[in-house]
Amino acid sequence: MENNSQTKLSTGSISKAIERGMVFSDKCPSREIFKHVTNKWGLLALVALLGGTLRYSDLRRKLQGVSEKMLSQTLQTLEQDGFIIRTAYPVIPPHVEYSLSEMGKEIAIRMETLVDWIEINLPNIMKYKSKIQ
Amino acid sequence: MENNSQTKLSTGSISKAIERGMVFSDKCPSREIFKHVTNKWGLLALVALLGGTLRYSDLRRKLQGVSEKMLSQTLQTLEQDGFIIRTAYPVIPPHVEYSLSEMGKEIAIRMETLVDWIEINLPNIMKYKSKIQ
DNA sequence: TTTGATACTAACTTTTTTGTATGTACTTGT
DNA sequence: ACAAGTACATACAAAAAAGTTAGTATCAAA
Repeated sequence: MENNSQTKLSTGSISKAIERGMVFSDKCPSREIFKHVTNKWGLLALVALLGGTLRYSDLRRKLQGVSEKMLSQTLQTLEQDGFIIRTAYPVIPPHVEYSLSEMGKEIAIRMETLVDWIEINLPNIMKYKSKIQ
Repeated sequence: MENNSQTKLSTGSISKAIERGMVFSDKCPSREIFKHVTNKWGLLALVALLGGTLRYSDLRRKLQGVSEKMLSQTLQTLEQDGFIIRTAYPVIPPHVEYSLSEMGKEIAIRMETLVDWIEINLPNIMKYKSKIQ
């Protein structure tokens, strides 16, 4: 009764050794990581940090509409995943900087690719949607 | 009181004409599209269909754990976005096929890139997470 | 002395997403 | 007669995500 049948898709873009399909199974931890980087604030934080180090308050201003709670939460999960590096300077008032790790950069540029594609194609998508109502 | 200040990130990967930042503003419709393709079942449907046309019942089997409601819903939103093409044959019992449109293929391969990266790097990510607890 | 800036946390509520259970329509097989 | 397979829809419930509000600590400036 296990659900780990892995149909081979053979799209050729992943090494044969992995044979994707883990992602098709429910409890695969990659889904969690995927969620962390694709959710609204996670995505924006990663893309924002592609432009370089920012401190907490910078991110608050940049990610318009983010609450302090959501920003903290987002940064913490991405830090725990190893995508974001947090550097706290022990001064008063507090000074905390956030930047992308190497892994963070790698995933962020892939996210950016997706976002760019959507932004560029948005007019076509919207046009299509309006046509079919 | 409008929130459309667009800080230029100059990551160089999007055409200057667009100057990203729309995605940073809350009501940007690209966020909706993004959600449709990055949510659990949307992602899996797109990647599954990269392997070729599938009918409803095939997708049900492939996307293990998906309910009929969630599958219908997912396929409908992706169809409305213009990523998936639905072809119904007027026979009994019903026969409906789903495939990717050209736009669907373009976005699906980008999604696949992301998923592949995560799957390949998952061991490192997990190792990192276990180290920092 | 009150306010403001910094970077948060904690409790709680609202909203959104996801899932479950059931129903529909039509035909073939038993 | 009745279950099975097909591709859905609809009402409802559960779970998860997101947002709100208030509070913490410390110092400096007004």
